[in-house]
Amino acid sequence: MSDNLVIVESPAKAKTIEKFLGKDYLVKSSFGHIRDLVKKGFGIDFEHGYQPQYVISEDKEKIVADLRKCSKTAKTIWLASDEDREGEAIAWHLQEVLKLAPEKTRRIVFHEITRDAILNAVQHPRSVNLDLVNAQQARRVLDRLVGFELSPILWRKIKASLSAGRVQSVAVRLIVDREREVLAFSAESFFKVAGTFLVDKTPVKADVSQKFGDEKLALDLLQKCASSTFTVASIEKKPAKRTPTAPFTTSTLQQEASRKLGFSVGQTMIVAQRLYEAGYITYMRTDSVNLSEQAIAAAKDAILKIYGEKYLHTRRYTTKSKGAQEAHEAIRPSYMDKPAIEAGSQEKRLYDLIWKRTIASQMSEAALERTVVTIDVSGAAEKFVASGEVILFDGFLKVYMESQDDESDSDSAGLLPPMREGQILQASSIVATERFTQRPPRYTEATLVKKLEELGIGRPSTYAPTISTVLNRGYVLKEDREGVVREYRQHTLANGKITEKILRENTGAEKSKLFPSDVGMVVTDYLVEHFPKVMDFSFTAKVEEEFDEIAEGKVVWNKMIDDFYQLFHQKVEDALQNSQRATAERKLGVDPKTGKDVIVRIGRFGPLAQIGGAEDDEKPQYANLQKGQLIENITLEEALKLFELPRTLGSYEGKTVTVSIGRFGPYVRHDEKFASLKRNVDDPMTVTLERAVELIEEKRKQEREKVIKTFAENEELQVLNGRYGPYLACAGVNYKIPKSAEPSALTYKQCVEIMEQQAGSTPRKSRFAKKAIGTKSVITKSAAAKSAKPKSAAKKKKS
DNA sequence: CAGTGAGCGAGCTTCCGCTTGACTT
Repeated sequence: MSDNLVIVESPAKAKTIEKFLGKDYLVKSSFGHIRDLVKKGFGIDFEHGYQPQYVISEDKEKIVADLRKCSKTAKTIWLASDEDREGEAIAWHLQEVLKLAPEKTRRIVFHEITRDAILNAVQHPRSVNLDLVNAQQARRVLDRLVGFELSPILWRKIKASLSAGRVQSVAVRLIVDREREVLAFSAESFFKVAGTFLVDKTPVKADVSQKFGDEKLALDLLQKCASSTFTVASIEKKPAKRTPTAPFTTSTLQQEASRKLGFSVGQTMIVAQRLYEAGYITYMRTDSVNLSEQAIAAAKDAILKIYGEKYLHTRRYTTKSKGAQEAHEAIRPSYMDKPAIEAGSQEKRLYDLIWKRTIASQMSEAALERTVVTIDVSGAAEKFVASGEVILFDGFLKVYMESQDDESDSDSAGLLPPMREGQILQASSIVATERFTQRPPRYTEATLVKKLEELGIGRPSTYAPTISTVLNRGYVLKEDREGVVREYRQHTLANGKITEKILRENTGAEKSKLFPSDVGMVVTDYLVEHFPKVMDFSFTAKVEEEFDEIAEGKVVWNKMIDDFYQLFHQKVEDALQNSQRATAERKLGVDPKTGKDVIVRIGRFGPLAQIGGAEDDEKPQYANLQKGQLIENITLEEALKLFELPRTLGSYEGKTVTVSIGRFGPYVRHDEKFASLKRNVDDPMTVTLERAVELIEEKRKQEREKVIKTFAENEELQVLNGRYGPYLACAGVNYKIPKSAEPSALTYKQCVEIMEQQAGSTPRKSRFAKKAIGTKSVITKSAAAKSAKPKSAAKKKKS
């Protein structure tokens, strides 16, 4: 038995450290926190200074039992959890739960998993820092108080099972606020003038920098150009440099993986976790951009070997993000001399990104030369400007270039042909094009994470789960939207003549963007009205300052909590007693057919439009709002249209055929059966009986082909053809057919064997697949995992 | 799978941060 027991948070870390310490040390993992507040109720003793009531988490009982056993026989127990607030608390909980005697217990910390760092840590033990632990307890208690006081108000005032919290409610608010900015935005048009000039037959593009709010003024300039000469007035060359960005943190990794690989935030973390467990990368939940000495040295070796000395420039980066606790290194490859790994394709791609970013961070800056050529127009005051950029030395750009969120048209031109001052240029064409101001961009998962990090809200371990929470609650929807076609004008001066064209472009298309739901908006409005302090974007930053003071021993933790809670609880009582139920009801106008009011509101099952009130003698008519519609901005016309469905198309085989829109989109109904309309092909408003019959027959054919095989021995057992190919179904349970077997040739005996083999696997307990509440669509795990190609769809297409 | 929309009012829901696990139709 080992004399020493070392406890760390992560099992992968335990494995590595064990190698460094040798066999006198047994290294175990706590798998994160081992205790939490009791699940039911507040878990806080209000009578006794907000004393937290802890219980060992169900999934940690086995782990704790094992640690208890090991700690009994060990002479010294080393608590090596992370060096941050949460890590300190984990150490303290271990000490309490395992009843560790102070003389046997040592608290150690290290920021990098290297032999030196660990041996050094063992040389410098300390005891658990109770001030830091108290800061964590304050954080935990505050979050419980906010969450468990606010959520029940929402159940009573808006809808059951809703939730609110310090982090999630502000995340939703960001999306709601942004959507309102988008809705309030109206694009303004202006004109940009650009010319193509010939320099020894080489075309060079040059722009007039000002915008013309008035079309006439742009045309004016074109007319003047028609009779002008163009002279190179000045050529300015300026050296420029570009420096590499810092190594990855969780947040920047999520952003780049989203931009470059099209990964969702959750997907990035799953893939990174696999890389970490395989030993390819360092820990993936970190807010630090710091690299260890050893890592920098290894990067140096790799750069020298692959790119040569010219490309080497080692640096230290400092973390700027608010509230960073820097318990770990930046995310980097474990071995810098490994530019590629053998793994799945997602793992390979993410690793490639991490390797390049890390290596680039220790490479030379790139040297550029920017050339700006100004071209005078003899008959006008405006000037054309051509700019070019050449890379004199590529430096880190050889390896890696960070992407931008807004895919603004990159007008970074390359090399300009040689010109001299005073040179007269021929214009081959001068074009005035109508452009439009751009609305604020909607958030993607990754840009939301970026914003949250900027505000100091949430932690590396919670960014992905927070997004899952707001999606699963139905506050936020991740959707694609089709754009609309917009016309724009263009005047072209060529060969002395000005011609006009009207062009069309697609604008406003969105791909995997975050939209608020109606419920998300109502909840946000309600919380902002009654709890402005908690909903303030700086609330977390402010309480973090107080937590810091607790950690420094300047403030007593339960005093801070009491100061907050006294006021907060008063507002809670006030809201419960004095606020109205929030339904977001809005009157749109009057239905011309019945003369009754048309309203929209949130009903028991989500947002709806309603004609007539409950006080009428006739029952009101109801219709669900459709995907993409919001109570906030739906018009009377749009609402009235909703009542045109269901539509009766006629009859087929003596039974009525109707068309409507249901939970899963538009469908045709006939003889108690349903057939979906084809997306992007059929429109429920215009679909004909003939087409409907086609869809019904198609569905029937599918049904006929659904059953591949049945068995006399057991009528419940069937081989079926499903969405994912053939499978086995029996008594409501589905089984996978092994790839080796031919589905149509399966015998009864073989089927029974398959079922027996798979009987052991329990049905999956889904943490992510919770049903969405109050939304018009259901978010599934697979939808979130589907990789979207970045950029392509959102880009505007000119035609 | 494709509905519902009122009112009895039981018994339930809910937070944030640490960590992985066992699921695949």
